[in-house]
Amino acid sequence: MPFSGKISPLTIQRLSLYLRVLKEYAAMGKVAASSGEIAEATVSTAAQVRKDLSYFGSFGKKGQGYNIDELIEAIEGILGLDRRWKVALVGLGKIGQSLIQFKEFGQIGFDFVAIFEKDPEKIGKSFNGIPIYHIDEMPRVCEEETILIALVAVPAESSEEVFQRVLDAGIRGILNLSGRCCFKPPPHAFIKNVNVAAEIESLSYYLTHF
Amino acid sequence: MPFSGKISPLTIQRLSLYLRVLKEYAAMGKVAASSGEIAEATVSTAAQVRKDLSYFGSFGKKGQGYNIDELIEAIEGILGLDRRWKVALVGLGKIGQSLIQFKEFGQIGFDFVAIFEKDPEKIGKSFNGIPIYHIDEMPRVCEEETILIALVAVPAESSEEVFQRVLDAGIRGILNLSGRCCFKPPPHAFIKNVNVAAEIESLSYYLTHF
DNA sequence: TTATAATTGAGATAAAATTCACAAAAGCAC
DNA sequence: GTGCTTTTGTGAATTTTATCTCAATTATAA
Ligand SMILES: NC(=O)c1ccc[n+]([C@@H]2O[C@H](COP(=O)([O-])OP(=O)(O)OC[C@H]3O[C@@H](n4cnc5c(N)ncnc54)[C@H](O)[C@@H]3O)[C@@H](O)[C@H]2O)c1
Ligand SMILES: NC(=O)c1ccc[n+]([C@@H]2O[C@H](COP(=O)([O-])OP(=O)(O)OC[C@H]3O[C@@H](n4cnc5c(N)ncnc54)[C@H](O)[C@@H]3O)[C@@H](O)[C@H]2O)c1
Repeated sequence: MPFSGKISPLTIQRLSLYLRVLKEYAAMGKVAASSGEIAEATVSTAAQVRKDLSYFGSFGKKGQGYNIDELIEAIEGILGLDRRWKVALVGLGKIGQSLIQFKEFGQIGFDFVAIFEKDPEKIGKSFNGIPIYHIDEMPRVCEEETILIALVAVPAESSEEVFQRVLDAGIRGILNLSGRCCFKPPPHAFIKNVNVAAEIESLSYYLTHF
Repeated sequence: MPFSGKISPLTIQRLSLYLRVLKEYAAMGKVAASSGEIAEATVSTAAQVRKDLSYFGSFGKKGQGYNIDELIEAIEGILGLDRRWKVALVGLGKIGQSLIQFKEFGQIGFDFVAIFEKDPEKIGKSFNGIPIYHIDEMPRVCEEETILIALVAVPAESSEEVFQRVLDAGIRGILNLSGRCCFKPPPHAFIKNVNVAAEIESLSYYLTHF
């Protein structure tokens, strides 16, 4: 990958959005798009789109904009989406079940290959064709399957312990849906928190004051 | 509310986190906490915590930190959580069902009072005691019930149309789980996007490059 | 071939967010 | 009461992020 230096996480998030609209454009048969169009579609600005892309290279043609297929390929390369990733789910509760059935993960290159639980009722069975293991088996299974990413959807009370076990199993990327957003990963690992409760509290703030 | 001027959305998000740890502290019987403790627990810094709070007033005592009960009350006031909010769900699919059953919304002051669907199989019944209406009834029901916040969990294809209908029904705060993050609300309305697909793509980036 | 229009890429500038640094409390011990 | 320790609140400095501007490039049409 021909780039160096620290890139803002905000840039990375926006690249995901750009990629989404570019794929829609491609599906519509569109061949080129300008930074202005991409910005319009992602509630951003043309300058922001160009700046974000410029950290990684020059992908456009002056006067013409960006070739959509080329830019999709470039962004997929940047984001590491030019491959498939094996993913584990930890905690097959209500939210875990809906995540497993969520089609888009597969479409963007992420495959669930293992579910980890502590409930003896669930262990040994499978859900949507994916085997359910005891959480104690995580180190073995993750190594055998080379799983590097886990979605954690256990109750907040268990999450601290589960994060530690997940890291001990060799997982380096955690998508945390447990509601507990206060875990600091070691330097070689990464965590992304998704917290609908906090989001709805923000809405409350804006409705109260504006 | 004794404050004015524009507050960063990042500050608002962090206030939610501070509130969470403060409530935990309160449940543990703790009486006071310093900015350093709160920072430690929320993966922030002491200066950041103090700065965030200082936009809204002085809630601490020099040398002593913050009284936990007082600070909880202050933050709840700031975020508009010193009341209950009625909330609608639009789209009772897999993710919608798990959101309805998600206990924490009730604990922090948000009550689901209506579900809107377009599937005739579901309409007229109820889920978890909450009535399911046809989406055409949204304007009437939202007015009668004074619902101002909606969680949108319909498929991405329908989301554009649904956003418009939700706004037309008088909703002013949208928590969008549809995966389509490109909707620009009118000035009097607010949207918060939650997108697990984009989050997992960020993880891919970090695992690829670090 | 030459003007015309569109749009990129990037340096300069501006704005926003975070961190620093320290005087001003506030409690505590003696 | 005096001195010591802790920790806030905040202006200033710094760092980060976003926006602005415009020369350079490309296609197109006259
Ligand atoms: N349901 C939602 O819509 C929703 C939304 C946002 C966040 N969340 C959060 O997601 C988490 C799970 O929510 P849910 O509604 O799916 O709860 P749930 O109780 O339905 O499911 C939790 C699952 O985790 C398993 N589990 C518990 N401890 C475990 C451990 N140590 N190791 C492995 N598995 C373990 C349980 O056996 C259970 O199957 C909660 O923290 C909740 O705050 C849920
Ligand atoms: N399942 C997940 O874990 C998950 C995670 C993240 C995001 N999402 C997103 O959430 C959305 C819903 O996902 P899901 O898995 O629940 O899908 P789903 O198909 O199970 O449910 C969608 C529901 O929305 C209803 N619906 C469709 N159009 C409607 C309309 N115009 N008005 C009212 N209701 C309508 C359908 O009848 C259905 O009940 C998708 O866009 C998906 O990308 C899902």
